[in-house]
Amino acid sequence: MQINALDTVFAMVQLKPVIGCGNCPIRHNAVCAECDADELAILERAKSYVTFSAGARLAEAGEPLDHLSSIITGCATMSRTLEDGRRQTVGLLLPSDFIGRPGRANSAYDIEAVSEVTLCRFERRTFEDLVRNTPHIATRLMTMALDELDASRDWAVVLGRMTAREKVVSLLVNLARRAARREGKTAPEKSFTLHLPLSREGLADYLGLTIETTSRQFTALRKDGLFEMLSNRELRIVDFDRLVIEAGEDDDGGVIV
Amino acid sequence: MQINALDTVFAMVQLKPVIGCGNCPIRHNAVCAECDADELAILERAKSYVTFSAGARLAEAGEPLDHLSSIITGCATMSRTLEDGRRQTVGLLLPSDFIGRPGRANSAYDIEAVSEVTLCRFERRTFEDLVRNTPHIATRLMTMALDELDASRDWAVVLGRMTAREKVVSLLVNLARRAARREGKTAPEKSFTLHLPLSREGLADYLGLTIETTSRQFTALRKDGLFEMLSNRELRIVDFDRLVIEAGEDDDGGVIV
DNA sequence: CGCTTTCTTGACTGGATTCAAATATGGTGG
DNA sequence: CCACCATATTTGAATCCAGTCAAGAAAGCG
Repeated sequence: MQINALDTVFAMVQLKPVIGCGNCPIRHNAVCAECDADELAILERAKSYVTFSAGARLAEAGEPLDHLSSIITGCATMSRTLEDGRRQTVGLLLPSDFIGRPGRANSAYDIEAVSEVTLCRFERRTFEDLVRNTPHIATRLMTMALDELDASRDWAVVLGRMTAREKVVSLLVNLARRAARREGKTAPEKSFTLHLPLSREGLADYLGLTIETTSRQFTALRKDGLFEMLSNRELRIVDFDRLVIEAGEDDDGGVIV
Repeated sequence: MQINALDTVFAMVQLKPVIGCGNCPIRHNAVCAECDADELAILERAKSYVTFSAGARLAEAGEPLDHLSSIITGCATMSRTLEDGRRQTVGLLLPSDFIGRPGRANSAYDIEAVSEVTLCRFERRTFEDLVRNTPHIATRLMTMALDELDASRDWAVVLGRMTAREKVVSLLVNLARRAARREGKTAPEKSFTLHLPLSREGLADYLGLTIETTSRQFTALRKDGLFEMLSNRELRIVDFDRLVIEAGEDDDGGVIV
């Protein structure tokens, strides 16, 4: 599977920009969030939409990446695979997340669509000009980069010091918080349904665990009453507070202070 | 030790700005790297110097951090400690590295001086104004944040997927590359002396390992002829290329593409 | 409905941790 | 300058958590 992914079809469907930035679902969270009407008009002219099917490679580590994009819908992973096949996912990309780095021509990681993904994208040069000439894009990009940096460091604590059980719970807590935020809530409810965007293998690659260990932890957590499994990808969290406690992080609730 | 660190004296020695920005050792690498003479003049008026002795806490996770700083000399760690004492270091701060985040009043991590540290610092408000009004600072800060983000994600691969041996070697390779860059070289020589800024405990906290495992790996690597130990903190690397191979990362040489 | 893929479970192994003790190091005062 | 002490580091032995290998169960898809 890991090997065969190389043969993945680079399925791609070009789309005309059918929605205006004003109606864009990620309007208030993406790199354009701080833009005013005039700035949006400029983006409107420069942007294009593209859709990749699940499994497609959006970028490959070390290879040129000549568009910078925001995810509008769908989910992708950012990962690196070592020569012997060990893979570590370093980011889960969801709507409003940004792909690529201004000022760098090559991708540092593999980026793969794990579901159908639609991007709002700009040619590298065009976007770099936008960053230079549009202060609201530059500041927003900076904020997003710093947020990602904090998230990445927080995840390092999970990878470096947590047990398999704590790792799984930490990921569930993170996914729940991101889902809640996408729905405009401050925090998840006490009880709710959580959709897992990744397979067990995808989760394992994110957690620095094997599939088997990840699966065993799911079973254990279910037996311990932390959630019910409606399906392999759908959990019913019983008591979110208990989950947070199990995560073991001396966490402030994920709220940015 | 971990507990007693709480009693650490917040030793601090105020210094007048004795060096001009033009002569500053981190002039071309720090957040001010892109500034022109006029901009430096503004920084010159706003900056102040402060020195902390080894062991001092420069910041505490969750607590206010009301200065933003650049490290001029010395070394500090950025870490988080879980309630039960497990600690993970998420960053090693060396000369020209930046401490703090514009737009956030509280530190996300503990920051501790591991040697005597001298900072060039600005009051939060002052610096935030500088970022807003000085494009060269904003762009440099962005570049630094993105570099740190890549470094943090690269480290996640090490924490999540590497063996104890590979972790130790990866850290040595990183330290060697940073040292070489500080000396203006592109890459380390084949053979050279490497100073370890951290104790075995400090290294272990960075690697997500115990002191014992870290120590055992040092012994094994020494026996395997990868380096000689001139002292506990001083290694003589025999063949850097071999070290890079042992690190196992499909690494491009750490050069930013 | 049958096939493939994904997920779960079991048994065993092994690398890193834990607990414990010995040794080395570095700083300090005599 | 050296002896001494506290601290840091190394080493040893036993344990345990997660990995590996293998097989069975469930889910998804044509």
